[in-house]
Amino acid sequence: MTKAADKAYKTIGKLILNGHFKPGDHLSEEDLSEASGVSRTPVRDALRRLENEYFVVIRPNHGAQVAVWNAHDIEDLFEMRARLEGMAAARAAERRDSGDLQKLAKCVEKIDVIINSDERPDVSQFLEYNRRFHHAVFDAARSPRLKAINLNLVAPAVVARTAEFFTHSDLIRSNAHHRELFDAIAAGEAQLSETIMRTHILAAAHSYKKFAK
Amino acid sequence: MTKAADKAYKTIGKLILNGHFKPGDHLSEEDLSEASGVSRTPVRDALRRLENEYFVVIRPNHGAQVAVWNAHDIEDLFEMRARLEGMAAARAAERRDSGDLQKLAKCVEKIDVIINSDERPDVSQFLEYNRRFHHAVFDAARSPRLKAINLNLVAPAVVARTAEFFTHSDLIRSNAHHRELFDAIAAGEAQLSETIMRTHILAAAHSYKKFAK
DNA sequence: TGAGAGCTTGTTGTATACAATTGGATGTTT
DNA sequence: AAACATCCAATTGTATACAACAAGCTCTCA
Repeated sequence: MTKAADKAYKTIGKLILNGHFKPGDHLSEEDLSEASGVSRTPVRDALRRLENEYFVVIRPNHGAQVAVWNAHDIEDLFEMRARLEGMAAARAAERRDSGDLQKLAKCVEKIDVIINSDERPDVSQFLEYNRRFHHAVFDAARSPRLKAINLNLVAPAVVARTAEFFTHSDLIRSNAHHRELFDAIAAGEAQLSETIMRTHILAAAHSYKKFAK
Repeated sequence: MTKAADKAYKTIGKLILNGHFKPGDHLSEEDLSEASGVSRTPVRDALRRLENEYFVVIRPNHGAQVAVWNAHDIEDLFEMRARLEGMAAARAAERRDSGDLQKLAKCVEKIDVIINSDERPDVSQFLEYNRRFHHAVFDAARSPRLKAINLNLVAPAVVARTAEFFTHSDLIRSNAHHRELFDAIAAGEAQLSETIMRTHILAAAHSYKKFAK
């Protein structure tokens, strides 16, 4: 995706994450065009992309609106992630090379530093390296399809915010999972890797459900 | 999706399924525009949609080309389907109502008739009711996200053609799975439903791999 | 007064013109 | 002859103008 379309994509994404647009809100192409400083054409492109990431819903001749998530949807989303990322972890254990392992190890260490350096860890920094860790698992799995489909599951607003609900002990546990996962993938243990990843995702779901009322 | 964009989508899809465009072929927007009788704008729309269904790959400033699938990709695709449709079957067992069961039963019976009526069953008819059966399972699962993502996994050319490789005994076995699945879903047996669906998908993968060299 | 047809307005969908980018062709230089 | 820079043609990306459509309002008629 190129300059203008990407600009529109980022602008709209921020406006949704910000809370400027709330679930169910109608997204006028012209408003978004003005807000992002590009014409309607790339805005439409961006909306199609956001639709695939389940940020927005598009109805023909009715335009786009911010996706509404109910408890059912959220539970299914985490379960889908658990299954697909579990599969990715298993594949990663079978296909990873030393470069993959290096990247994974680096993320784990970095997150450790972020968590321990301060009483109130920087959540956005945690999120960034958490994201890199999970991407690295997908890269190690060597499956473009799997990666593409899963990024679409991770992008949505509901997941992007998950870690905001994490307590300090949640963060520690999360990275403990990462470390376990690294060991299992390094050892080539596909089944174990899958199970740990599944635990990791469902634990996140649990934290989310507990605090997001 | 509306008139023109839909027209472009169908035209391009046919040209790919036909074999007129082969994997790796470049898809010129202007050519497609001429072929489908609409302007480039809805063609671009259609290409974005086809990208999400893994029919084509789009590189910024380089346009679209028909997706190339290697053995790895295909294996991963079937495994992803096995996992997600397995999940759908489990959910369906928990959430289905009598209307869902009616639809499922009707598909099973219809396929039986199609298979047994002739020595050489009409594959396209089989495909149609097979499609309806799987859709009915997703409907019964009551998860729009799950349904949307899986339709994208089923649409690609590689899967759309799977049943063409089925022998007569494959068809019989396939519908035997459908019947087992119906019984399990009707009985509310989530685990069993999931396992049967998994078997069903992986058996199809096996037939595909055996004949698609 | 209420139901419904038809207009009116605002929004999305499509076509077309123009800008930007790419990759190859060409020509120059060492 | 090989390497490199520059230009050119073709293709995609973006902007804008116009067409089609949907929802709400008004006005008419029963």
